[in-house]
Amino acid sequence: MTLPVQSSLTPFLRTLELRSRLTEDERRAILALPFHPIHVAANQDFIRQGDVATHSCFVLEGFVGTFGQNKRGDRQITSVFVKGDMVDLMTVVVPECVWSAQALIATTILQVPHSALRQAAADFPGIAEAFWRECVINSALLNEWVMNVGRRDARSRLAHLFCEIACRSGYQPAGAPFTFPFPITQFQLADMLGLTPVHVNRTLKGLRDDRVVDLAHRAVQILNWDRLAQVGEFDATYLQLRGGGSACQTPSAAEQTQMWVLQ
Amino acid sequence: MTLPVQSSLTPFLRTLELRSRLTEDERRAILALPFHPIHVAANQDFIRQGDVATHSCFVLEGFVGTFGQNKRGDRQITSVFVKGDMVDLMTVVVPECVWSAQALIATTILQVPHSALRQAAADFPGIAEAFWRECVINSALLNEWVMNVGRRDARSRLAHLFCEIACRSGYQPAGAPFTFPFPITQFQLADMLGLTPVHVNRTLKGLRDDRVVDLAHRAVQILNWDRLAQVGEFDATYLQLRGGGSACQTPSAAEQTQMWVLQ
DNA sequence: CGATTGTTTGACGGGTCTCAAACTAAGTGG
DNA sequence: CCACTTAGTTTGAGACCCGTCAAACAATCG
Repeated sequence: MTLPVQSSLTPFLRTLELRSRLTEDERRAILALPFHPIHVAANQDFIRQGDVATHSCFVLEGFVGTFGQNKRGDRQITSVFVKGDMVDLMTVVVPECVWSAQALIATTILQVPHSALRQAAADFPGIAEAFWRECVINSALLNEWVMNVGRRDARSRLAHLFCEIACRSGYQPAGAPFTFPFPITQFQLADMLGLTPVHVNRTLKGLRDDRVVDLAHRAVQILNWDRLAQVGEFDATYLQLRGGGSACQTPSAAEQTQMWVLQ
Repeated sequence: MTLPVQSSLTPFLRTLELRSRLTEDERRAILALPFHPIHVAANQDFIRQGDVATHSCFVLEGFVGTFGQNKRGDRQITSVFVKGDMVDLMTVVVPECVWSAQALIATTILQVPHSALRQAAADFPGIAEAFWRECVINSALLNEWVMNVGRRDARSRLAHLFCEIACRSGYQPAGAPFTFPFPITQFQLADMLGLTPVHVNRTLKGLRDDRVVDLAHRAVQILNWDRLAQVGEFDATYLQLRGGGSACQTPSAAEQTQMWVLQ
């Protein structure tokens, strides 16, 4: 009785295990979840505000953003999701969508039926808890997003976003400069940060001129991680990325506490 | 075997039942939770960033805000909690606090031990699900808060906040003007909205002069709900306040869908 | 009644927005 | 592989929303 070696949901399992401990049975149950893959073109909405979800969307490849709009049509992206993230696990318990989701680049989504997710959560308390925990970590990200948009200027906002994306994408900031793919336009960045594209461009120029970070050719080039983190006031604790995935931080204090709630 | 008629946790049960259906046994288990009451003075922090929580904090009376600070010391309040809310139910599954919490006015908190909350969730799937759902709804509020701070001007932000607080406090906007207690200073409002106290004051004056809303003597006076909701682009759907508590919206589509996940 | 906290108003400066246009990179079809 | 088209980036000039600093005023509390 070994785990299936290959499954498209392996990255989902890996994400869950960044923050939750699962038994062998639970791992198997995750990998055995049914799914339906779909391809979503860049700039295409695949969840619309008001939809009642019947499945959750896992990002196998690509970038996804959830957003709302004001009456002028200005868009605010409230969360971004990278490879390995489940966009809307929360719809399992609150199926009515109060935001829209869009593929920021060409993206592959695996739709996992709520019925199967519910069954897995019902059968395995550890899975229910892991799902709950993922939702809570999502809200920690939102919390930081509010901080970013509410109380930091354009330069800090950009720096903070780059730091967060680097860590969440699994890149390990070391002393040396490094590069990671980030095929996001300045328009999309503006929508994430509550700024205008023009101002994003100028601020980006400032960071480039100061040799902190550069965005070009669909990639972010971290020139000086320490200064970037300083400018963005970045502390990775809130990402809760203990475990093997990324080592942006020291092991969290929570690690020593009871992790198993539902049993 | 009837429910205890009186318990300090009755309002907690009422909040849960706004969005989740509980069995008789589950209701009893909620009311039987142990707790320890504390009084927190205005402007006093009772959770500090970095704390590892061992209990969750229920607001029996008062106002609470969670916040972060940037290096200049500017504070951003990311969520507010009113009578009947659990401030940090999420710490049951992620005990490390990534924000601080402060009483915005003199407040009575009931501390409920994580061990008891865990036991209740483990014993009753319906409770586990209700807790999970509360966390998800919290993140929906955060989502809207990002929208507010990111893509609305000062006037809209204020209007939106007043609408949200009115609905969450259980006031039922009708055609006629109405008043509800809101003992929050303009400094605190500024920290919620990502503005300065001076600008909050001027914006408040604008709304007062236009006979939309007034804030004075620790109370909000809604002069024209329709215009307020229009200015704030307010749609109460995201509050998920179906059920008896408040009727800011029509019954949600989610109401017809399966509500029981973990059984 | 005095002390403290919170509100209101003014003058000025700055960060960000708006509008507009030139420039560059990426994608397409012949 | 080259024109062509489209999408995205860069830069400039001016305006506006909001921030900053400062001081007077009002409300609350002991």
